[in-house]
Amino acid sequence: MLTIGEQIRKLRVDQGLPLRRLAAELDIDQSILSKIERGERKASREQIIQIARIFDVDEKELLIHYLSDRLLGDLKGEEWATDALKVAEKKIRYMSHNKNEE
Amino acid sequence: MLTIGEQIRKLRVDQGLPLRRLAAELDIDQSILSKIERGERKASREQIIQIARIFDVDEKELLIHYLSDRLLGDLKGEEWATDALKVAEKKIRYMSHNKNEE
DNA sequence: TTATTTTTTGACTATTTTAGTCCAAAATAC
DNA sequence: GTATTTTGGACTAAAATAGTCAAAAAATAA
Repeated sequence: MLTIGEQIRKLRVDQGLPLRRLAAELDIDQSILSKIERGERKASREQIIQIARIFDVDEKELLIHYLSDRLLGDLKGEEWATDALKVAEKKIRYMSHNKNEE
Repeated sequence: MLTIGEQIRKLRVDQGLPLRRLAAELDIDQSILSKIERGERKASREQIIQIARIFDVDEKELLIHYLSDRLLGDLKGEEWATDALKVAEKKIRYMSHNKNEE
């Protein structure tokens, strides 16, 4: 089970692409990309989309991986993280059910 | 189904307590509390805990309500919000399973 | 081994977000 | 219609975020 950063690194290394080159494509400094891959910084939503394009992987899958990692980051250290996730799901279900009502 | 802000307002109004008084207890300006109750600002974790104490409601329940609302806020507008929540749950299960391994 | 390339680290800066104050206007209650 | 309560908005301070740059460290190739 890889983090989104590890996943990005894997995609990059599997292509034998140096940080410097991918960073250039993303128009950021290589040091930032290094930090993103090691989870020391967060990628932006847009960067994830660019990465999906560059490596021709499914954008939806990568975004879900990215978003779920961010959720976990927000819940880090929270005793009731699992409960909060379950309640969030319940709320989202409830909301989509009542989509068109006030 | 109330938002955390609406829930706070309900607790307060049910006691006939004015914004000004609760705000004073929380040591913030009344206008901020007004905004928190209407979802225009976010409460801090600490404020939620204080509110649970002040109204003698279950801290765990209120925190879960608070955290889940924040998760939903982070996912607002995301097409794959539900998927991201599910994947986050899966990851958290996986992580707690492998708690003691590297 | 030495030279080269790649990656990591850290000091620094700029921008954005967040949390707040303060006070006046609007709404509500009496 | 006056009191009180609530809301809105202009403003400020502090914290989080995202980045540059350059040099050290690590890995790779000759």
